[in-house]
Amino acid sequence: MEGRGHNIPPSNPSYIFTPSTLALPSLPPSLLHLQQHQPCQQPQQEPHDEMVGDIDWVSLFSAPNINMLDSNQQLSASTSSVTVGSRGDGEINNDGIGKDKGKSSRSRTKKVCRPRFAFQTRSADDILDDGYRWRKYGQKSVKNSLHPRSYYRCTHHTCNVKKQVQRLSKDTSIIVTTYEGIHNHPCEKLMESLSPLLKQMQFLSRF
DNA sequence: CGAGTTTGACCAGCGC
DNA sequence: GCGCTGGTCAAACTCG
Repeated sequence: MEGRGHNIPPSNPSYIFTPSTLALPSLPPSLLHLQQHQPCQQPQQEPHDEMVGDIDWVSLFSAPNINMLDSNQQLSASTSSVTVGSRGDGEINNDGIGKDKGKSSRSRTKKVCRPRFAFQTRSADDILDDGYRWRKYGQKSVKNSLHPRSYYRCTHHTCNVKKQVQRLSKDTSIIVTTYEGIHNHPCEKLMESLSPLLKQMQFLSRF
């Protein structure tokens, strides 16, 4: 059972954010794959096994120019330096992601093609610390997998980003995290860490 | 008390 | 049409 508030395990690596790029300097050591999912367009492919280079994490999970670009443009703009695949997320079957399923009486979004990113991380913790706050809204055991899949939503009130977290049954040390959508707000953890610096800069700028 | 998690139920898509 | 499956809901529960 995870505690209240941040569902981010304390043992996750702490990331260093650079104010100039709002990007993480490098991959977490445990990151194995980074893949982009475009289920509406792409046929199924095998996952890439190569390591990816430096990743602009914040740009990946947020919109760098949210007012100027649509989601696809943000996607292409934000994934230029990463391995781009499609649907190759190990054992997770993503056929259902983004579908308009559920009770018809409830307000659910129409089926839209939202950018998706799948990460395979080697970690004892199920949650990848990406700096955002997530609320778990479901957990389900999936076919051909020993481990249940967990469903998370971004807790920001205007943000509709979701993610799925599942541990591979082949290799239980590998966590597959699938992000759906792009954050329309700054990274909370980033802002938390930057706010003292900004305050100091504002203070110094008076002189 | 508020925010987050758990969990069973519900619903729709898909394959047969 | 039916059953399986995955995604979501929401009440109950937990925790600080």
